[in-house]
Parts: sequence; structure tokens; C-alpha cells
Amino acid sequence: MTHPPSHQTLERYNAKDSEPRWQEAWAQARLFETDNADARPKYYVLEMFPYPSGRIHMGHVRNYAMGDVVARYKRAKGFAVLHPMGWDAFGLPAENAAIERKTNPRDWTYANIATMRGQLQSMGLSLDWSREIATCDPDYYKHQQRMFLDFLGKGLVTRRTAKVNWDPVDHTVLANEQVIDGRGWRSGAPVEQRELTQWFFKISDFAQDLYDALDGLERWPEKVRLMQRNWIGRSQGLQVRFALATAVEGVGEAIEVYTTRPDTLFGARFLAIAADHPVAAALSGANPALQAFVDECRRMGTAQAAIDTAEKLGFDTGLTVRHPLDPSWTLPVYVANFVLMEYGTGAVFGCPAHDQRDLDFANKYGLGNTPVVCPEDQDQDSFVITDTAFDGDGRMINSRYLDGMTTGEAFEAVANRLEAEVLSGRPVAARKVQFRLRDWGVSRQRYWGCPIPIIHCEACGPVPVPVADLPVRLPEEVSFDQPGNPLERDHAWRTVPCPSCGAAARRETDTMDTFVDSSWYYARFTAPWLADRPTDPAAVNRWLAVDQYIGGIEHAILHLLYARFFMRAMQATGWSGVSEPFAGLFTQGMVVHETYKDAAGAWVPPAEVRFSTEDGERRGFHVKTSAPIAIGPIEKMSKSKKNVVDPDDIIASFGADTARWFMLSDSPPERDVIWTEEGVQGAARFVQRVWRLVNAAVSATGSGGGDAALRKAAHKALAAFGEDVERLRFNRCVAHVYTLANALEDAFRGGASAAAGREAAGILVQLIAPMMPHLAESCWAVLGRDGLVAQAPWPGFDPALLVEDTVALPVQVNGKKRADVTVPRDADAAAVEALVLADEAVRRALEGRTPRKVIVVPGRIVNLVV
RNA sequence: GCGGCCAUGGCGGAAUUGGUAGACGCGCUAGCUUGAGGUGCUAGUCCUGCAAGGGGUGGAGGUUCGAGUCCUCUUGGCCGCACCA
Repeated sequence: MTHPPSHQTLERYNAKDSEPRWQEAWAQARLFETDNADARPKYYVLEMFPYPSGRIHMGHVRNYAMGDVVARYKRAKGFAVLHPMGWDAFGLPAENAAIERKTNPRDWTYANIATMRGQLQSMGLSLDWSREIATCDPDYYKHQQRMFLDFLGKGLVTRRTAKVNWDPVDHTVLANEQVIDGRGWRSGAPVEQRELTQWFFKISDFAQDLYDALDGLERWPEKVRLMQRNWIGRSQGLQVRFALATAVEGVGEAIEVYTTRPDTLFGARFLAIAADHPVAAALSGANPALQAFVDECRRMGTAQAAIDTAEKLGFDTGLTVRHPLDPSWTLPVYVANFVLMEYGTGAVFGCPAHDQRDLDFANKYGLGNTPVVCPEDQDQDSFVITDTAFDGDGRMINSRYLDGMTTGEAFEAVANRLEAEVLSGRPVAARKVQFRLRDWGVSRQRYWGCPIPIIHCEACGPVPVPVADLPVRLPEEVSFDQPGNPLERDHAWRTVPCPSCGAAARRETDTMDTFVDSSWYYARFTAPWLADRPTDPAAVNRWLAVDQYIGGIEHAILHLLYARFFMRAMQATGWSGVSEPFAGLFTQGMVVHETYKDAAGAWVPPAEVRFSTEDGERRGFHVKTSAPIAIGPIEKMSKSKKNVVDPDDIIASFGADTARWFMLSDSPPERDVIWTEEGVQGAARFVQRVWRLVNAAVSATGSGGGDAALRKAAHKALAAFGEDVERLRFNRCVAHVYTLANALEDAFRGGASAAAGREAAGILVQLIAPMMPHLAESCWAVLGRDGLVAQAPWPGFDPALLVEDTVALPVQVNGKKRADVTVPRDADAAAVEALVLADEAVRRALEGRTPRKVIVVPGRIVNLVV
């Protein structure tokens, strides 16, 4: 019999000493630097790169711990793994810091990067730091400028006017996140909408493909695919021209309407056009009341409060149009506040009976309604609509030649007829697929972003900066002592000769949306050393798509959709041979923590609270004053609620392995994980336990009792771990490791031999290596194994050890469990039945009855039905 | 309003995808050890019952030999989009 060495004689594992040593050893061996020429099968694992806000937070720790498990595991499995890291370094916080602290955004950003790089390195992540990039580096953004020009050349970039948020006090454009409750974040003044000429990426050119290709992204969460599908918003309908009944100067001869419900055309009562519709503009010149209404709509339009109340308002233009299925039937045309110019044609036909908005509108203006679709379970003669529109399918009524058809049949009948009819030389209607997705406006009136490489010339218009002149660098010296974009005030920077005619011209002073920077960084990682071009298509095609991308759900739509667009645009311009950037996507949950408040209602950080559980109730007290602290709800860690735990503090007191292990334990990775002090202690205890067990293994002197059971336990854990880590079920991987640790403990008590102990301990160490890599290296050394565990191939398991010779089958009688019967593993159904019926407990449960039916599920269960 | 997800002990969660509900961890209880700033070990911990047994996965039905898992209804919570024609 041997016992694990007691904790008094064995020195505790010292993470503080050991972790930096192993990090140094890995760096010396350049284990994680990836060679593009490595011919083994590739695996690209990537976590969403961080914004250099100052310090890493627990969300980063969780994200990167997960990615590192995958990277280390895949490396051990023999893949050529690419696991890079960089910085999403442009953005508004740098400008805010510059304003508040009188620093330069560049200095602030690079100082943060240095701090955060050190923090990430202290986590022991297996990253290829030789490929590090920062998006604010001219060596990065010059290629982005190059691609902007290439996209422009391919017609994937356009320029037109769009609304921006304007702060009338600070005289500056505001980003959406700087508008709080409709007011400027600094001035507090109500924000106005202003029209500016801006640059757009034509993401809508790819709407159909972006939509269709979602079906192929099988390793994306269904939730994210659904969100993207809804965002792209594909609908199939009919674009119908309604001829004007009376000619009016400047209005044209027809109004085009898009509808997904042409089947309800006989229920039409009116036409409604958007306030921004050209017809409204044409009419309002001679009609001050209409002009006033249009202005009112524009003011209300973006005021979110107005949308909530959603009162339907309209203005009768006096114009009438002919019904396309019956020219003798005319309909009034309204300008209505609920019609959007950005969607469809900016005009709708109103069918009050079958659309709630149209019904609200018709009821308000006394336009009536005609039900034309009757639900199958309703009586057609008595079917009326009052306050609630019916938008389902049914049988056509009140619709002349359509009566009796289903809605689907009526859709086809109307579409076919109107497509064949001609008005002024063109078909009256055409089938159309419509998308909700709008083009991506990328112009930002900001300093700290990638300059848009365009020069505006009086004579030549917007002229691309010649590729040889790239990058257009941001000016080094910048001041934020006045509101607005400093680039606009920097005349020396702004004023340049026109590349086309040589006349004095001015630079574009807008910079690109920071989402552009993050739309292609994963492609740049495949060859970040290239000086003269954004990518090497061979390298891109070698590494992309990213096999496993890991990040927060908050990027489910914008970042992931923009990246998908960018790959397609890069494909169109020859910079990539693939169209989908991310083959596998995983969205991890947040790190949450209890909140604490003192008697005055002020937030209290966790470090200042101690707890007592006397009389069964858990109460909080201030560590210094002992004043009672109220324990509040569990919420996302945030500075404002002070419920944050600094990763540096955890790493300093427990080590990176403890923090990583805790982040991977318990909660499934896609769900939120609750950070608790007890949980961290548990993880820290386990670190010491592994250390003791491994040391016990090398000094074991048992004679081999329990060796067989130990081997089985080790190989079972190995098999189960492998299956779960492939599916990113890290919480289950952790459970398998604990189970093996328990088995090791039992085996040493039972007298396991040193050989069996070493083998099982070796497997345990390899299992923890992706999760607690430093501890694993120390243990590997104790076991006397060669090299670094980070270089060791993943062990194979012996399938023969996974199956038991006998199996304890639960026996149910009428679905209730009554007994366990041990049978040989390969016994056939008849043999099992015989054994079961002979069992004493089973016979007692049967009370002499004979089963009517016997269900034997081999290896699982037996059910007797009496 | 539309769309989606979730609900299991005191807590986080597991359940081989329709086959022994509660793995593993945290917490708690008792004992032993250690010894004073986060130790280790043993036993126990869904409810009820001395026990045999009985009950149990938000609630009510259903399908099935068998349901945490599938179907219908319902309650509660979370998330996304939001006047999209």
C-alpha cells in the first residue's frame, strides 16, 4: 500500500515561479510559430481580436482560454495550426482618451497594446506572436486602402448622400454610440439629422449569395444564421405599376409599388408613399400643407419615441391612381409616415383587411376595408374585419375571378396576368426578390481611423490616390482642443495636388468605419509580412477558411456579415480564392458576477466584500468597516457596477492555469459563466491535487492491485475527452479529467503499481495540457518524459479497454426500474431474457405474472411488460 | 408586434440523443488530520420513509414497452429584429 505523499512533505506547486519559466521555454523553442510551408493538414483557430482598451478583462480570458485549448489540442493531433493574435486598434475610445487626457490617440493605443500583450503572454497562450498586427499600423491600413481602390474599380464602392447625427452645439458629427436618448453625449443638445455625401460598400450586390450561403455554414450556431437571415431579410413579391388617373406636372405617369401580397390586390383601398418619395417632393412645391407634413415626418422619422407610439399619420395628396386589375377603379394617394423610402419602392398599396398598419391607417382616415382572404375555418358570408387585420392564408373572397382560390394560387394568377399586361410599353408588373439589407456606409467623420484614399478635385471630381502613393498616412500631430474632425482643420495635410490634373485639390477627410479593419484581418494573418500587397492569394487559400472562430454573440450580425462580404469582394478583386471566411463559428457566453451595494446604494467591488453564512443566510459585509453589504443580482462584469475581477490579480495570486481551468469548468462555453471566489479556490485546489497525484505516481510502490481498473479509467477519460474537446464541450472535458483524477486517487489507495500509475498520470497530464499548459509541463518533467508536453503527440486510446466484459443491465417492469442484472457483454437477447427472468428481484417484482412482452435493448436496458 | 432560445438538487450543470435522472464541480453536514491568513482525508448530501417502498426534470395533457429528451396546450425567464409592404 502506498499513499500519496502528504502535503507537508511535498512542496506545493508554485505557479508564480513555474509559469514564466515554461512560457520562456516555449518561446525559445518557437513552438507556436507557424510555417506557411508546413505540409501537414492545416487548422486555423482564431479568437476575435481585442480592442486595446487598456487592460484585458475576464471575457478575454475566457475567449482566449477556449481558443488555446483548441489550438494546443489540434497541434497535438498533428495539424499545422495557425493561431495568431492582433489588435483592433482604431476607434472612438482613443479619441475620447485624447480629449480627456490630452494625449495622442496613437500613443494611448500603443501603450495599451503593450500592456495587454504582456497580460496575454502571462496567460501562456500558444499564439504565433511573429504574426502580430495592429490595424492602426500604416503597414496594415495601406493595404486596406489599396483594396478600397480595387473595390472602387470593380464597382463595389459608391458615393451618395446619407444622414448623419449632427451635434448643433459641438458642431460635430456623432457616432451612433455617442447619441444617448437623442442627445449628444457631451453637449446634451438634441441631435439633428444632416445629409452628407458618403462612401458605401455595395454589400447589397451580394445579398442573394450572402443569404443562400448561410445554408452551407453548418458549423455556425443556428441562432446566428437565423439572425443573419433576418437581417438580410429576403422576400419575394411583385413590383406593380399603378397608372396615375390624372396627369400632374413633374410626377410621371405611374407609381411603382412593391408587394408580397398581390393576392390581396382586390382589397386595396389606397396607395401610400414615403415622405421622401419623389412624387411627394414634386407635389409639395405647390402645396405648403403637404410640405409641412413632409417636414414633420422627417423630424419624427428617426425620433425613436415616435416609432414606439407608432401612430399612423397621412396626408391626402389629391392624386388618384388606377387599379391595375380594373382601370375604372381609382384609389387615393396618401403620403404616410409609416412608409419607408429605403425599402422596396418607397410606396405601398394599402389593403386594410389584411395588414394591421393599413387597417389602423384606414380606420383613422375612414377609408374602410374589404376582406378578400377568408380563413378556412370561417364562414365567408359573415367574415368581417374591424380592428384586427387577418394576415394568414385562406380562401379568396370578394375578388372577382380569384374567388375560391387559395392565397398561393391567387398570388400566381395575379402575377401571371399583370406580367403579361403592358402599360406604356412595359409590363405592368414584374416578380422581384427584395432584400432588407442596405449598403454599408463606411465614411466616418473621425480622426482615428483608416483614411479613405481619395482626393477631391474641383475639375476631376473624386480621384483615387495612386497605389504608389499609398499609404495615405494620418498626420502625426493632432489636437482635439476643438470639436469636429481634426483632419478637416489640418490644411497642410488636406491640401494636395490632384493626381489627375495637378491642380490644387483636397484630401477626403473621412476615415473608414472600424468594422472595415476587422473585416479582413484574419486574411492578413496568413502572410502579414507582405509589404507590397494585402495578401498572397496562395497563403489565403492555404489557410482560409478559419476552421474555428470564437467570439462573442454581439458580433453575430455586423462583423460576421461584413467579413463575409469582404471575402467576396476580395475574391472579385483577386485577393482571395475563397468566399466564406469562417467555416466554424462558436459564440461564447459572458463572464458574470454578483453585484454588491452598500447602505448608501453605492456599488462595491467584490474585493471589498466578505461573507458570512451564519443561520443559513448568506450575508455580505465590508472588509474594512464591517458595514452590511447588499448582495444584488448576477450581471455582466462592468466597470460601472464594479463587479469586475482583474485577471492580473487572479494570475498573480493563483496563476494563469487556475484562471484558465476555472473559465473552462462547470458552465457550458456558450452560456454565461458565474465568476465566484469559491470556484476559483476549487480550481486552485485541483492544481495542487494534480501535482500531488503525479508525484504520487512516480513514487508508487504498489504491487499492482487495481492496475486494470486504472488503465480502463484512463483510456475511458481519454476517449471521452477527445470526443468532447472536438465539439468544444470544455465543461465535460473538465469533468472527465476530475473522474480520472478520482480514479488515480482510488488506485493508489488500492496499491497500483508504479508502471500503471505513471501511464495513467501521463494521460492525465496530456489531458490537462491544453487547458493548464504550465502545470502540465511541470508534471511532464516530474514523470521524466522527454521534451515538452506541448510538443508531445496526442495519445491514442485502446478501444478494447473501453468495453466491459459484463454489463449491469437495469430491468424495468412496466417502465419502473426493479432490478439490476449482470449479464455477459455479448449475451444475445434470448440469453439476457433467461438471465433476467431467473433473477430473484425480478421474480419478486413480477409476483408470479408472466411478461406479455420482453424488450431487450442490448447493453442498455430490459423492460418487461405484464 | 414578429422571430428564436431556455426551464433538471441549495448552486453551476451532466444524462451515450427515446433507454438506470442528478455524472463532475461548488456549497453544506459530521468525523479525523493539519495548524493559525485560501490545507489534506473519510463519510453523507433530490424529496419522503426506521425500512421495504413511494414520489420526482416549471404546469396540464398526449404518443410510446419506456419521455428530462418527441407532439399539443400553458406559465415564467432570456435574446434578436422592430412601421421591411
